[in-house]
Amino acid sequence: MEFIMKLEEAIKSSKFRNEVHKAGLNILYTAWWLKTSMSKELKEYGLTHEQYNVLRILKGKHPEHICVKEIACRMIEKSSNVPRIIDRLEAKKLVKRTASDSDRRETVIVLTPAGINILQHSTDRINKLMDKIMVIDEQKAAELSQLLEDIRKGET
Amino acid sequence: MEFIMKLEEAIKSSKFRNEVHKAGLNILYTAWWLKTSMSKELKEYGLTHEQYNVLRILKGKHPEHICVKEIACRMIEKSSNVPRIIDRLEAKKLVKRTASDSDRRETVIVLTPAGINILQHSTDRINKLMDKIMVIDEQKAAELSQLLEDIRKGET
DNA sequence: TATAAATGGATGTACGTACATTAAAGGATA
DNA sequence: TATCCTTTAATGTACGTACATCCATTTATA
Repeated sequence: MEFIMKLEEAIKSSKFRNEVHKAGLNILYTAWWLKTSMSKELKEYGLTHEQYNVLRILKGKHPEHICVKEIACRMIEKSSNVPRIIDRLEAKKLVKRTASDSDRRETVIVLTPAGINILQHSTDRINKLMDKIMVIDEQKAAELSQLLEDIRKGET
Repeated sequence: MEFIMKLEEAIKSSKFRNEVHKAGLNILYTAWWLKTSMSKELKEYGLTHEQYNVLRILKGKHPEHICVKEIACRMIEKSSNVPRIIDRLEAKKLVKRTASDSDRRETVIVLTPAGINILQHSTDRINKLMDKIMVIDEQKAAELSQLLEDIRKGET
């Protein structure tokens, strides 16, 4: 599939209520584009974008064990069903589930060596991909982050 | 749920490879925030974000009939399974499916009066919501759109 | 015209989201 | 200690995504 640059071409529409409305659609479209590009790369490793996200979170604390709740609150998509994602990672033996000693309600997760290995390789690829497809200089990227943080300031 | 403003707080992480990487995560998080906010509003009308998107596309051509393919290429998320979304809209009698006369492979869709009605009311609400939560001036919104279109210029 | 190739849509499967419910364990209080 | 309330995961359901496959029809080509 080929990705079209201008929003108007991408969604075949050029009527927007105002620039804010257009920016909203642009955010949604760009997120889809980014997620799709990354997912295609991850497919070679048999990982989904969400599974990769969980592995990265585990890596951040490794070799500490970390509970499901803590993973959930670090996810980009807050309504992710983390136990389900872990089911699949566990089936592939990339993580290990254990009941917590300190609080037996908690399930505690840790990366396996296979998990560390696949994460290393896939992260290399994802980093290369991002460098290739997200062409913007550091200065502009920082401006972009600032504008996105501005736009989220409305009450919800 | 409460939405946290800064990305670092939202995903409890402050280590990014560079500003471009951070901007990428910011795009993904902002898109999730926006989609979630809109979905909550649409829930009152029994609509999902995607069903709403299809209704809007139909409205753009109303009272013309429009085929599934043409809806698909106007969707923000290009891999949307449009026939399935239409199944649900049809079950709620918000759209009508007919075999096309000119090309009998095509299925042609049109809004029902009920569909027009629900779309009118829900669009009012969505517009008010966007005005409330996306707080940024027109100038900055245009800059944001420009940066997003810049960032998508990488080959894919 | 007969046959092959391409197109449009429906359908199946694995996975994820959004949200409600359940079950087990912990904490608080009478 | 017995009872209630909260917390943490797991699980169920409806819906959507990503992708493959199937079927009917149209178009291209021999």
